[in-house]
Amino acid sequence: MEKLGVEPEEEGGGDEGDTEAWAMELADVGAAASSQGVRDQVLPTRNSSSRVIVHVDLDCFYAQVEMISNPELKDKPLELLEEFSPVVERLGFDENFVDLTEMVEKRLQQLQSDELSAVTVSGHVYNNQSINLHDILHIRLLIGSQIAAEMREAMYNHLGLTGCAGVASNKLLAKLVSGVFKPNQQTVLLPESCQRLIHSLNHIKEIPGIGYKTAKCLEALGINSVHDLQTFSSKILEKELGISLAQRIQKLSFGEDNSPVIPSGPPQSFSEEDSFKKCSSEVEAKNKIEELLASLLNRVCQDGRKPHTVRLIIRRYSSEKHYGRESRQCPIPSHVIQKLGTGNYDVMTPMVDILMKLFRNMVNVKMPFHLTLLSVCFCNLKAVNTAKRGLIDYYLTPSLSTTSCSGKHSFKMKDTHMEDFP
DNA sequence: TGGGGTTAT
DNA sequence: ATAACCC
Repeated sequence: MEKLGVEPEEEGGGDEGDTEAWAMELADVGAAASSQGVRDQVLPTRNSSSRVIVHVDLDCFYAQVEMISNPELKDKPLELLEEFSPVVERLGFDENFVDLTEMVEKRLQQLQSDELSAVTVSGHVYNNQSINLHDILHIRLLIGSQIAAEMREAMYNHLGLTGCAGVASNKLLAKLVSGVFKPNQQTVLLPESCQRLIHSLNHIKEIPGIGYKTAKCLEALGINSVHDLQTFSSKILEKELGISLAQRIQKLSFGEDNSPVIPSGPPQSFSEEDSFKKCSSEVEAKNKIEELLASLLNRVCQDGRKPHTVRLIIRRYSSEKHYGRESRQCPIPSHVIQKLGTGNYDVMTPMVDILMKLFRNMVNVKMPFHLTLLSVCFCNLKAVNTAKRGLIDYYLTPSLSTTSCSGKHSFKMKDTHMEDFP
């Protein structure tokens, strides 16, 4: 058990990139924690610890079962959460971050001053910490916890999905705290328990953002615990990992995370992959590629946007080296893009041709080879029929055309099909 | 483990 | 194009 030596301060979940702001924040939160007195209602600046972030984590079983058996539901949580705030960031299939800062701000302004003392928490408070209703940071987080509860309620009522939520001042902390009370419960982290939370991690690898490679690297330096990382020489760490990664993860070890919640929007790429024991001939590869391509084309059709780049990814057998994917990509010719999603034209043939060229570019088919994975990815997705194209395109493009916007040359359309509407 | 995704370099 | 990260 870590008895939490004498940390000079239990700072809040600070998270500002620049050190001045960080210093100010320490003073700020410190004052809040020490003075029981009335805290100035007006927060000095929008310093970063006043953010309110929620991490919503759908219960695994539900996410799995419900979504697989009813694929319609797959995108629903994101739709639904976005109704609370447009700032929703997806993390995998069943996790989302939402920045509640502005919503909380609005609700705060609606409250009369006498109602402030009646604000209550929804769900658990991490570490059973007592709430200080004179602390505006507490108040904000409590309001965040209420919104989180509403979100989970809506998620259940509308979609039948249950899940956990964590509310804190940044993404790292929100994510860590969301898992504290496991199925279908929520937890809010108050700033004073921040250190307790991060020190509750047993290994450095449990910090989101520190993956396999980085963890191995850190271990080699003798860094195993959160405390190890906190107290390790910054200089040496920067030499070893590069300044960017070093600074980022050392901040993480203190519970600091200034990364914004980035609205995910629609996916930036679609891919399909297949792994297998062995693929060692070109025809074999071609067949697999055609399979992958077929389902991808369907997906792209559904999406409505058009990919302007295609990529082929392979993994070679190479004696279980941990990772070793290679890829080749190329632009999709504009005449092929135009036919994408129409269903009327054979787009398979030209696409397969392109992919096989990429394939032969990577694999010398005259030599024996042994692949264990093939993947096809459509990326560089561009909306059709939007006004965000350049001036030239704008003037040359008939209303529903699918003129390439990446290409320097936009051809006048011979015939304009209603390709956006199958 | 596999089958998705993302960003940074 | 690759390599890291996330789930």
